[in-house]
Amino acid sequence: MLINELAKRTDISAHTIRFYEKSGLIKGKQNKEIKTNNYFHYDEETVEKLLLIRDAKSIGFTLKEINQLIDAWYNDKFTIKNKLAILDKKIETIDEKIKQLKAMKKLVAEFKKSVEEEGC
Amino acid sequence: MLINELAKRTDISAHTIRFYEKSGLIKGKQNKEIKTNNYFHYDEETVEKLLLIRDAKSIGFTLKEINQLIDAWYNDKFTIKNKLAILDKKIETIDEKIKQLKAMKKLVAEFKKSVEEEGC
DNA sequence: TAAAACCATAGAGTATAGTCTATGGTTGCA
DNA sequence: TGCAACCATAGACTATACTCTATGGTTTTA
Repeated sequence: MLINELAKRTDISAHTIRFYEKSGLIKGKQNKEIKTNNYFHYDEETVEKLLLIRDAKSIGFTLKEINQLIDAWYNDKFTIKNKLAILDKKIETIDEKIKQLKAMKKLVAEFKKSVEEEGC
Repeated sequence: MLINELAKRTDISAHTIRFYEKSGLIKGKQNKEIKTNNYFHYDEETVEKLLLIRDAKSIGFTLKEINQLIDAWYNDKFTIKNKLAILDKKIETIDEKIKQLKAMKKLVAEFKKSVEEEGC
């Protein structure tokens, strides 16, 4: 599929998709047999990747971190051992984030309680 | 206390503290009786605020969002009802983030499982 | 076949969150 | 009193992650 379809499928703008392409997060294929244009073609895997990027971003991962995750998942330049190490580290990071969020929730809840008491 | 002591207490650089001051997140007091200098003086509340900023940032809140939180907590321009509404919204946001993190953790764990199986 | 819709690249612009440098004044201690 | 250590402001610079504009070529469709 071409970039516009990919944009519609993922709800990510063509601009942003090109930015991700340039940043090395995704890779479209340019058909060398077609000499009239240099359009990029994208597959289903790219759709998956973009959805992963969107989700990972929403929980605070940077594009750099997401790139590592994508590499661990899709790239064959890593050994299985390396991949597992990267994934384990990500899981650890996520656990840490959850822990911090829970602490912050508790703090905000305490704030709230004292505001409520202030009102009596 | 002056800015350097505040920086040491919070482990946040004087540069960044000035940036937060300029952004309206914290407010030092300049003693108008002293005419030889215009040094800012900070109190314990500012220490608290800076620690809150650090924690909230680490879980992905923007300075804008943190500013709202600080307002709800320290500022008297809001009614109690307003404060509670802001705090409730923050708690909701935190819950949403926790939910997304758990989903991402599950996804990464599944990734990991399939990488492990790949190795057999 | 001409206009609308699409594609690419290059590069400028924006927002967020700092980080650093330059400059010049102030305080405190030997 | 001189000098190190501190303080303030202004503004330049950086990184991240887009977002938009300009330009020019291609494909589709009425």
